[in-house]
Amino acid sequence: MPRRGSWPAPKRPNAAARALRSRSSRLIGCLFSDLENPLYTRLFNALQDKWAEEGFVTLITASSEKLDREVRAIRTFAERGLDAIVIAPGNQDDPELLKLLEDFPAPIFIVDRDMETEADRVLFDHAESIQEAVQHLVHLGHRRILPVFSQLATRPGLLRHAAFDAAMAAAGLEVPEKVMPVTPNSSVFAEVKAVLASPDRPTALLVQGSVVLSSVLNAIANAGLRVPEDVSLIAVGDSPMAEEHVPPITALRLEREILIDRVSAQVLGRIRGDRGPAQTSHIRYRLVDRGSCFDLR
Amino acid sequence: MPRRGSWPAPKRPNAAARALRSRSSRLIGCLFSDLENPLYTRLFNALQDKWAEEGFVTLITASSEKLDREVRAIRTFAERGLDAIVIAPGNQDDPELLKLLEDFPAPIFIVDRDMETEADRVLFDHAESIQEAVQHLVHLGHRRILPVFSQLATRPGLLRHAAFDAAMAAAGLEVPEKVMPVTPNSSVFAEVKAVLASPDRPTALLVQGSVVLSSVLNAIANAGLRVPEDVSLIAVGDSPMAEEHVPPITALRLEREILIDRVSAQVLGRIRGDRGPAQTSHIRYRLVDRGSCFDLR
DNA sequence: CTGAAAGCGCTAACAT
DNA sequence: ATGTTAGCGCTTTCAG
Repeated sequence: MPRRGSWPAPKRPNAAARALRSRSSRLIGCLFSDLENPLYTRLFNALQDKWAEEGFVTLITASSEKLDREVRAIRTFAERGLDAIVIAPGNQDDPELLKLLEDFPAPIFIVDRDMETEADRVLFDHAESIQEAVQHLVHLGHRRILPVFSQLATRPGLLRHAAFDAAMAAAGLEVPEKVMPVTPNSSVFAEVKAVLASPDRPTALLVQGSVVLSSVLNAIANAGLRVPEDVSLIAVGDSPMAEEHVPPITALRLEREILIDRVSAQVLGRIRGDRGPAQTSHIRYRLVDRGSCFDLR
Repeated sequence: MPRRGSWPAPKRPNAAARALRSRSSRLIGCLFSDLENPLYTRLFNALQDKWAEEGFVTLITASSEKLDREVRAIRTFAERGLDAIVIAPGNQDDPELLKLLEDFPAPIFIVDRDMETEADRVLFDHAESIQEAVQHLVHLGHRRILPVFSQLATRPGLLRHAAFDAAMAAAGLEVPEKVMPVTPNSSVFAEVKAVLASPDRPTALLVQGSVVLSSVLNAIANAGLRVPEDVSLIAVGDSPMAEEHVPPITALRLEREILIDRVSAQVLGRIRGDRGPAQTSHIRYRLVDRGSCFDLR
């Protein structure tokens, strides 16, 4: 009997039986290094919404960069028969992890990591965007620019440091000898405050991460300096923090909507049976000028 | 053939078949109003870890307080045959949601919401902790204290406002006529800055939420005032922001470890077959004095 | 095209 | 104790 009328379908098919017979759990997993990163949180929320419309439940595990958590998560995903996974792990080179992915029995989608495995992926244009940010500052007359980037050995940090050095060299400028030690336990506040106290202090900072940004803003205020008159600032990765600060902070903002659409569509396609070769695509950052960079000319 | 040796057990039982036969999905769901709240994020991470050891996979859905998302999430949880759910929804009185919970086919654990339904729950002692915070300030000589609390109609906001009014009355002090409009879209920065410009400005603020705290700190600095000399501050709910700020911010910190242990143990107990009546327990906040309250005496 | 039957891979109940 | 069998509720397949 086909159901008529539009009463809320009382039919609740049993998910386990369905999964067993159809060999599809209708589960999609995400493994992200960090749930505090607003980009990942937003990506997860958006994917969960989109995939819910298609009848999928989306899981998430945050590894806090810990290898063992990442390994366990992938194992669990495999054992549970997930239909696909989206990963941005904190360890992009670990052989055990790579082996697990090699053997993974469902499509894998990699978000902004350089990993030696056959899988679809999106890569963010860190090199181009950092270059643009440096050029922006150089054009405004800045010569002492300090990068405050993650030191993690994954794609974003590696590429940003390399791109920064290249852009500075191209502009004939010196890369500051001291690199900010941005790790989970370091006191960015103290480091930045110390740097700002020196006579040849940087006139501009490139700051990655909203938590770090908040420490940096705090350090600047604490040193009695002002944004942008005394210190110019570009946030690497946009956030509510950068947007809502007074004054608002110029930021490199990832084209998040494009990322979301691409990940959700491509993963669904793979689940539905796309068998083509692994796809790699790129997502850009846009420099959103909010006036936090001072014109020194 | 019993497996010998200690090769990593290649036996990967099929989760769907197991779930079908045993009538247990080994899935536990969380429904929280908000993933930006560090308390929920930590709770989720901790629960996921603990329950993973017992073979359960923990799902999370963040509703952003939206009723329709909460309804959909509960429906999904029911359809997927989750073994238990932990909820802290943004809507604690909605009849549709309550009906869904009434009919929910697995144990429910409620985190700090007043909901008319038979379920285990933990409640946080907002009343006592706000009273303690107000008394702390009053003892230091403060008379004009401004609360910056959430306006949401759920337990934490409701109780805090009531407790604040009661504590001020008990101290013979006036409750400020203007209440800070703390909603997702309000500009806490502008509101707080305006209040701080008035001649009879508050000498102390009680601030709930790490995002709001960051706006408030920004507003204070922007107004040319200092913590704690010009404005005293107590963070309602601890966070890395409060802890790591310079100066560090005195905070009401929830006894998180107790919360985590209690939720994880109680839920596991229910899944394992505990049939006793619904349990209600309470979790305290501790006032962590970090020196952000000035002694006016 | 519509309807009946087989069977996915486990675990729980039952028989030895 | 240990081994065997039935069947969880779907979807897919095969027959009519």
